[in-house]
Formats: sequence, C-alpha cells, structure tokens
Amino acid sequence: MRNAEHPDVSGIALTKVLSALADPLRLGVVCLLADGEERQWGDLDVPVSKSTLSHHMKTLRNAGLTRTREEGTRCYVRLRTGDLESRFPGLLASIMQAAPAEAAPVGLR
Amino acid sequence: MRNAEHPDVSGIALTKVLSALADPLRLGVVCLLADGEERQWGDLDVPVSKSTLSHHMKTLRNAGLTRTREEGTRCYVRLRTGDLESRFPGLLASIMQAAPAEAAPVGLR
DNA sequence: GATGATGTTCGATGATTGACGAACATCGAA
DNA sequence: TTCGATGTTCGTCAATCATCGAACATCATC
Repeated sequence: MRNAEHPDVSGIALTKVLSALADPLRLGVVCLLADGEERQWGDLDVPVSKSTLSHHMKTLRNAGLTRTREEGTRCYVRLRTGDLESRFPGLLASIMQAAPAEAAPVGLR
Repeated sequence: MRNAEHPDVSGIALTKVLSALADPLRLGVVCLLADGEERQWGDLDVPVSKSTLSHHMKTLRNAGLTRTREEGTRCYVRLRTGDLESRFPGLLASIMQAAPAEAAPVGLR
C-alpha cells in the first residue's frame, strides 16, 4: 500500500471503471461498499485468497472506484461515491441497481 | 453470422455489457450507433482488420448490445437502445455521456 | 459460370488477467 | 523482544483476449 495511487476525479477513466466492474468479485465488493460505510480488508468475507483480494483492491483503487486508508497494519476502504457521481453522473447508481444479481457473494465476517 | 446469437432482454448480463464496453474500439462503435441509425459493417471506418472487427461485432452482439441483420452478403447492425434501457435503466445514457473522450476513433466511410 | 465484395472462421501469437502459495514487510500486543 | 495479524509482492500457471493474415463461404453482378 506504500504505492497507493488514487487518480483524481478528472483522472478517472471510463474504460477502467467499466473493466473494474466487469469482474463479479470486484462488483461484489463495490456492492458491499455501496452503503457508504468504510470497511476493513479483513472484514470482507470473500471467496479468494488474501493475495488475490489485494490485487482486486488495487484494481479498484487504480480505477478510481475506491479510496484506501492505512491505519497501522490495517487497511480501510470506502467507495468514492461522490467523486464518481460528479465524474460520471448516474453511472454507479444504474450499475448498482442490477449488480446484486451478478456479483460474487461478498459478505461481512 | 449463421450462428448469430441475440440474448433476449432478460438474458442480457451486466458483467458482459460492462466488459464489452470496456474496450475502446467497441465503445467507439457503440458511440457511433448511439444515434439509433442502422449501419453496415463496411460503412464503419475502424482502425483494425475486418477479421478483428468481426470478432468485436460478435462480442457486442453476444453481450446483447447490438442486433445484427443480414441482407445478402451485407450485415447491418443497430444498437438495442430500448432493450438496454428497459434492462438497465439509465446505464447506457450515463456511459454515452463520457464515452467519446475515451472511445477509439470510429467513423463512417 | 467467373469475378469481386462482404463477412466468418481458423490457427498463431503476444499481452493481459485471475488465481494461488510462499516469502516478505510492518505494526501491535504479549 | 518475540510473536501473530495484516497486507504486499513475487513467481508461476492457466485462461482469456485482441490482433492479424489466410482460407473459406456466400451472394451479387458481369
């Protein structure tokens, strides 16, 4: 996480957002974060190994979908709802509406 | 095109739509079709070979984004605007708003 | 029928992607 | 200071993807 890159609002690319959300697991994570709450990596109950989760979180972060914060050894993540809304109005909302049916089962531990 | 598969409205999958639109060339094609007009393959001025274009058109078709019609040896394509709107309300509109900036240059010949 | 235009399909190839375990770095707690 | 928890990074592997040219099928036209 040393090299956490968060693109600024104008740097959020549509194709990266779309391909980030095209993966069921990442879609599931975003669904879970859609309530606006900040979550810790370890609180996410995902059906993949932690190294795989780390890659997916990096993808979401680099795409500009999430913002990551470190606190000790823990990492917290939250959805960049406002940034996304201002960059692509209505996009996230319309995706979230249909997402649960196809997202991977991501719960809270 | 013998085996043209067009998913019905309820069979249009969000993840397939998103990954189909995550490619700049396909995004460009969809942008061009966004005016609702029906176009012929050959009228599309794309920076790839015809075999590559054929693959991309197949991807769009299978994802449920476009509908293809044969007429002699020619193939015509149009965007399934209405179907998409009823399946994922607002999705296409919000994507089209930001798409031109990132889409590959697809014009008319 | 022969020819040309239009798409599709078939390998082949190189790039990207998702996945894992192992090794590592960092920090907090015992 | 040692140990455990938390994430990252690395190397590997299999699968998918974008791309191309060549070969093919189909149809319209000459």
